[in-house]
Amino acid sequence: MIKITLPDNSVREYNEAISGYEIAKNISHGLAKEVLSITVNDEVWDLQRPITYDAKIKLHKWDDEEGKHAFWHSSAHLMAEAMEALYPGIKLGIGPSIENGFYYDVDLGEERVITDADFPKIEAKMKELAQQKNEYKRREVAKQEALDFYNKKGNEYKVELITELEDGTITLYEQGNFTDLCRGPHLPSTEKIKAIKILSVAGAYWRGDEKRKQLTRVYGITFPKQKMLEEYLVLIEEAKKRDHRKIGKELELFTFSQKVGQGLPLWLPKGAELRERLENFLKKIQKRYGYQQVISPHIGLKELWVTSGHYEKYGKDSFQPISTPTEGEEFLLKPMNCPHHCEIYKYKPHSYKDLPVRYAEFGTVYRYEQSGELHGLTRVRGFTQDDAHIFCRPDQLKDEFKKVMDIVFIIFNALDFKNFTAQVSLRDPEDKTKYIGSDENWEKSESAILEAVDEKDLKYNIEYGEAAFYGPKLDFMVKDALGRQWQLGTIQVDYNLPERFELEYVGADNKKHRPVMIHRAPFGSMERFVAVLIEHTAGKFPLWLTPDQVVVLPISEKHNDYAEKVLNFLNNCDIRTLIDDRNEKIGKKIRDNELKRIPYLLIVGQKEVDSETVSVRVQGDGDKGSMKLKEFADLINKEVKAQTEAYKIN
RNA sequence: GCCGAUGUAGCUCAGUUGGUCAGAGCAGCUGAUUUGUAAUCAGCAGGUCGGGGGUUCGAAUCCCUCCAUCGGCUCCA
Repeated sequence: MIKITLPDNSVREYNEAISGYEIAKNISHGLAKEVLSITVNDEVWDLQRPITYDAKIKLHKWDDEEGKHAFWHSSAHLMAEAMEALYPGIKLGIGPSIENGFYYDVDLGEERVITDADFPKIEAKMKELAQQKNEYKRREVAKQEALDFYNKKGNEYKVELITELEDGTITLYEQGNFTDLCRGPHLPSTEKIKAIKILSVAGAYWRGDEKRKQLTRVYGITFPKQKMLEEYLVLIEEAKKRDHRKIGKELELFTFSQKVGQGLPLWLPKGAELRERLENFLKKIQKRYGYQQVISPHIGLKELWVTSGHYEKYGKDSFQPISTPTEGEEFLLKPMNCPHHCEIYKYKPHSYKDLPVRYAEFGTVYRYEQSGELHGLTRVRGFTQDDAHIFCRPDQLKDEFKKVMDIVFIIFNALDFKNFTAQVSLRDPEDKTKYIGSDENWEKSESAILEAVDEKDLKYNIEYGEAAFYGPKLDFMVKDALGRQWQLGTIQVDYNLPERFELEYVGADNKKHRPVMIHRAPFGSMERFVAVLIEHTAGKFPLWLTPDQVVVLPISEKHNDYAEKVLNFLNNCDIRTLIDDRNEKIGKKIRDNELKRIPYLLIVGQKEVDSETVSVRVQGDGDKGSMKLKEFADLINKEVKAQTEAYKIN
């Protein structure tokens, strides 16, 4: 008798071994049609694998990660089969499922390349193979058998993988004429794979090691329905339209210059205005939370970074020191603001009563990122952190953490990031030697973070081994309007710098104690945040933030004087207003300004002149009729107030 | 940094068996028009075809090299 416990704790009993697929069929035919994989006692299995003992199970459909994983992993095998058929003699590396789809790394051998032009061929072959409805068959094999199989094939990659596996745990999967070393799980058959798209091709090092051979990585995605593929492709198109590099150019927010250097953004007037508004917004919040603004220079003596330990760790891969005409003097461009802030902390002795001390600075830093790594505003070589360092007593850590989280929440709410989660990065429990600071301190701070996120009711996941060497951290991820995930703000505990800079405060016991330091940047960096904001809003920023709020469009030159009056009136009401008095037809002016994503367009002609009104048009939403000028100004101010008041932005 | 692709006017892009191939649209300027809710018409101007070197009678086009951008990999204090 085998007892199968379902997620709702109901129990089904079977007389003999039974597969996940049979269980699903038992429950309902509809379910059996949709189910893709099964979790058996915390292990994900193939549906057709017999369960021979009592188990807790969960059946996975497309909507579950586990279901998609099996689907895409099976698709990777299908693609490998197709590629083996099309390119005889290729050697397969690894081929996992990823967040959106799957890839396979292959060694094509000398003088063979795959380009975009080959994609249709691969897709067609995959479709042909999928339609054969081949079963994915799992087979447990002895290590020697697996080694023999791949040695005979001359595939050194698989041989290397197998060598590292333990005998008795090795499985092969077969479908059609294709065999692959694989842990599974897989779909019952290729039949379910209906819609196929090869997405891209790129190079990737074998096992991610840049000293080893570079393989060809082919990316693809598949779906159980053609319609789902089409929707996915639409989403990709939409993402392309929202690319911050494209919108940044269209809206004249920022640019790059080859002459200035790669990865060094130039903020244009509109972008600078937007950024400044964001900075002022955060400054105001920080003031409420007891932060003090400080300012520090862009360079510092090399010695500063030797003290902090960063020179040893990153010196070789950073911008190299700046030498002065006097021999022996070396300065570094600052890659971070912390050491400067530590020195600010040290300008006078601190009492335990003074803590926490919170120094904030929009500090511009320079990091030598590898050239291939640069990307728009999200990865640059010069950027401005919305940085602050909190120096506090160990017993204040949790409270300070919660306060920083409040600031992060205010920002996310004000900018309409409704969907966010956090990642708590803790020590690797297996190896505690690579971290600096006492066990006791680590335990205290890790539990402080965990208590803080619990008390703030934040959705989070824990990553062990992801902590920095100097302390645990909390990172915030937001989902944008297209469901893409971005990492923004960060809060990090640091035991290293207070030690290295010998920071102190005098306790109630009149003895010297070491403060704890918190690094935090709710935006992350101004560059990255603006990039994410652009992609989130598609360039349609909230009214309070957008560089230009209103544009006045006179019907003809005869109405320019009145338009000028409207312009001045609104600007006097602190409404950021432009005028478009070009000699163009009104339709043209509307089109151009709609494309500039200015939220309100005011059309003024003879009617409006006579009645002292404006005709209001909302960006993307058409004509709203006319109203008195004063009435319009009140409307705008009310809307801005509604957006800002909840967070006391202004 | 590595693999692959790309680089033509401010923007988007045509233009390769090497020979009126230096083009178009938008933006800009000038003029006409004086306009009522997403593109008025005409004219003008604008590029050492990413930089440098080479092959050739002749190079945007072929080769080498450097730079930058894009897609990945690796990396991200």
